[in-house]
Amino acid sequence: MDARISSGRRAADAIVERLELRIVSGELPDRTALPPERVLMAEFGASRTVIREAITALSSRGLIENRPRYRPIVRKPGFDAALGALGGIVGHLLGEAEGVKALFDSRIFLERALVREAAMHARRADIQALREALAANEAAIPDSARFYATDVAFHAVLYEIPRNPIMPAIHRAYVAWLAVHWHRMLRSPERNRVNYQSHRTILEAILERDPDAAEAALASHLNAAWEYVRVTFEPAPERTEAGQP
Amino acid sequence: MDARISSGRRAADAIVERLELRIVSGELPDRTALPPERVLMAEFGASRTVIREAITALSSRGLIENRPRYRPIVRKPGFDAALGALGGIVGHLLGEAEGVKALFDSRIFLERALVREAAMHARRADIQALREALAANEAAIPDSARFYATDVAFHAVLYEIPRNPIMPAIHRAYVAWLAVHWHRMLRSPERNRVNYQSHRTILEAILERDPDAAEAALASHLNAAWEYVRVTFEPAPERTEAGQP
DNA sequence: GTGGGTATTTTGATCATACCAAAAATGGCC
DNA sequence: GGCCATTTTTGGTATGATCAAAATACCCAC
Repeated sequence: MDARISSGRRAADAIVERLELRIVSGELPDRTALPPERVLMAEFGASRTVIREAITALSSRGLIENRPRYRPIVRKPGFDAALGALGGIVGHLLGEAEGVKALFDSRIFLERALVREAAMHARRADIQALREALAANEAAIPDSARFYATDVAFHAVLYEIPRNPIMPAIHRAYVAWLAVHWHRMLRSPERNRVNYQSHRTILEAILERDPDAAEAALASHLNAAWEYVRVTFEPAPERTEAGQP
Repeated sequence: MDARISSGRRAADAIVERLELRIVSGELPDRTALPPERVLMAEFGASRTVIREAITALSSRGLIENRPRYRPIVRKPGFDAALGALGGIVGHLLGEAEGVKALFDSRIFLERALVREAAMHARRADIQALREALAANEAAIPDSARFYATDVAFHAVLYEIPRNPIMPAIHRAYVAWLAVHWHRMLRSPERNRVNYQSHRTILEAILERDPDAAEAALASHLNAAWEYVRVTFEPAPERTEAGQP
């Protein structure tokens, strides 16, 4: 009478699969509540143990939003949800210097390509958005918190230009990863002004349709930024070489 | 005697947190097996229900690898694990044409940047690896399955060149996403030959240290490839406009 | 004693049942 | 019709049992 799976596959996996199907097929539309566990139990002929395991699995895969005491809600995820889930995992890497460095480098690498793209293919609306973002950026120089927001917004425009929904999602993910440590980052109006000037240089290169100059300006900008990010991930003062001489 | 959490937090969450700490702190070193459920049960004063829930949660977050009947193994995740988890989610987007297009476009975008990088900064060893990959690619032209493997390998070299561990992980993720549909993709020795020629053109541009030519060649190559990928994601013939005139 | 095969123990997977508390549904009151 | 008390539903957790596969201990032959 046992319906146990004796192969290398959990019983919950089969249920996950079937529920997945119902979600992507639209049988369980977005934002609707999942049937109660006891119903699913009868429906799939499994114990609540298995049903619950399947639900948590779906939840961790982003197909279901499962607040503690509430009915699980079907969520057809977008790229944001996907990258959000990724963020939780990558977060663990952020404790290790190498991981952060790799992450930040990947950002530099991507944004270098983005500014090239911008220099070559930015449309009138993109240019306009960049101009506005830069203006907001300048206006916020005295206020570091606001500057940070406008800084993020400026870069966000770059991610919009390729018109690929994945790009903004990636940007949001980067921002989310780094935001955790923002409060530990050094910041000051002087520093803000430097960053503003970098943004300005980048935009000028884009306006001149000079991808190489734009790429170089951005690389310089982000490599400088890295110095300020890096320190926040170096908790213990390993070497006091230039400490108090 | 009940240790039930009555707030908006599951009991499992606390355990997840504590186990997380043990993992990142190194108390539970990488690759070691987790203690048996019954031990953890006693240790945390929770029922197996909760322990198991915590374990599956850790597992879905990539901190633990748990094959069906084996002891869960601690895994300080790398970027591969992260992107692997992401893959499961993104997979759902692959059913929708827009999602696939966006994904493929992002790949083109990234690889364009990669070949530029290669043209500018490829080292002797990278060049050698590319040459070898190309040779293997040519040799495999008659055998489509083998050709596919060498095709992937050729592109993989490009992802190695920036020396950023995230890049190869991204590549593997792309490959995994697309591999699911490989059996539906059209393939033939003629097609293989065309692809081989594309690879050859790309490598030549890299050898000449000409990033623009390399980028153009790669874009052309992948845009052509997209045509072959696209059809596999268009199940129903929605419009027969150019069907049988 | 060592390799290989077998018996035993451990342990993960699943089921069944029960209870509690919070959420949701119900119904009656103003 | 809207608001509040009551009942029902439902998710969270606990306990105990069973089974099969994995891990381990054991044994035997060479």
